[in-house]
Amino acid sequence: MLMQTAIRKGSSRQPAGRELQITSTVPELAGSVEMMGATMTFGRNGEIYGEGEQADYVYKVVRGAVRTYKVLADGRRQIGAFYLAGDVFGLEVGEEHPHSAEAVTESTVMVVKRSALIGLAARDSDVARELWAFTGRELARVQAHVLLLVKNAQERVVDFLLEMANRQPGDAIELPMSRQDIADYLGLTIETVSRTLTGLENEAAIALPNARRILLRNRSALREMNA
Amino acid sequence: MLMQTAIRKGSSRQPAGRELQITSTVPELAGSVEMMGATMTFGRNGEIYGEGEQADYVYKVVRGAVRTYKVLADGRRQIGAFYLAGDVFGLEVGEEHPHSAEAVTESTVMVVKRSALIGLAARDSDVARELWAFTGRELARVQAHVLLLVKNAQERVVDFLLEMANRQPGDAIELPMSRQDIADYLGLTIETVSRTLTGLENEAAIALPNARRILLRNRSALREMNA
DNA sequence: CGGAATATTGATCAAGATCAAAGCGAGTGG
DNA sequence: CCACTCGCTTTGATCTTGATCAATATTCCG
Repeated sequence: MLMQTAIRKGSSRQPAGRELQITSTVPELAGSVEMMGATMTFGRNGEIYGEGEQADYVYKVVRGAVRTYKVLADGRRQIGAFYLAGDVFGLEVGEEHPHSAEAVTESTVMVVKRSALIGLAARDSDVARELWAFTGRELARVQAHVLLLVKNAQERVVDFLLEMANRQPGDAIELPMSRQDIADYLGLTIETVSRTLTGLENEAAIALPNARRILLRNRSALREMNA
Repeated sequence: MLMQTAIRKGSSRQPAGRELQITSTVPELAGSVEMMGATMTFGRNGEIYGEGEQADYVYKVVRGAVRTYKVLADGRRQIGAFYLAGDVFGLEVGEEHPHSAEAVTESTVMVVKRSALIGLAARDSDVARELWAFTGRELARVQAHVLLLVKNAQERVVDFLLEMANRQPGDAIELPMSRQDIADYLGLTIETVSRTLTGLENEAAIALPNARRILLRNRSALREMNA
């Protein structure tokens, strides 16, 4: 049942345009953790970290978009999440990254040492609580992903659109990712994603000015068809 | 590792035979948390907690098996996990339970107040770390569930069998749950689960002495077909 | 025993995958 | 400035997997 991207072809595989520049900033992990971090920029499809690598750093998207994914034994790719500006990713409880992470578009991320956070948490229970809460939100997100994957194609696509819409203001969605990325996130093929979007456009639920831009024309209708 | 004979509640059947009796024990949450807990016994299909309820207690299965699940808008049920003897469940980061929990068979669980754990964690960073680690393991489990749900029927069933086999010694699996439970966990129908098991038996990969007992005849063949 | 719940098996259907062919759009070089 | 190309997306035709509908078998208990 080959569906998702069978082979990660190296096509436009940018040499992971990694560009590091030290910056001093004071962002927050997820609400209350102050940290200093370096900033790095990755080109489109640049690898941020690989599955199984030591999880020594925690990341925050400053600009752009990041996807985490796993490649299954048969070569298919399953995307676990998309992270947009402001989102933290790569913070693991264990010692290594269970997924790989790549920049979807050219992206800037802030980096902080995991050990620094863990050290803080050992002394400050508020920080410890913050780390736990972060993992709890990831857990809730993945649980929602499970529910998505047992729905039919239209429901999955609508779920995805509503999720993306909730993460940016307005009724227009500017998609940083390709149809293949969407398909690999939803467990569908690009053809099914494309046909479903066309169908929604025909039902006047959305408009597709171009492939990367989607306008929600009737959000409540969308909410209903997502069951 | 968890011996404490609960005075049993009589047979008890359906109506969520909830019966509480205080016991003094010293089990551990997941490695290092000492806690005192009361013991409760639930009849088959007895409700332990409902989705959306306050998550004031944390549970540990002493005997039996527990399932957590959500009911989708269209009435379908998605099982999130099965917890067997020794497993902790119901520990949430947030204030309420995102799933419902029921006893699969008559089960005894130990209960401890969540607030007690959180209170401990505020003073003892090892406990805090333990709570975080627990949620991290749940996260890993749900991530594995996502990967399972994008596989084909045979792969899902084999995944399930290997998972269950790894949780009990030997090559015989004693299933506490029905075909419907398995189907709702795997995102399949009971017919597909049944046919797939029959198929595996015909291929001599497993044996089915009866519906609730499965023998793994060829574990490496199973591992291969699960891709 | 008898009856209800659970499981298996069979026949058919449909959603979505696969295979195949255009269409589109942005960047490149003549 | 235009034509060409490359990668991405859409559309079409067909096939396959697992769902659905239906009947039979088995198990569990009262």
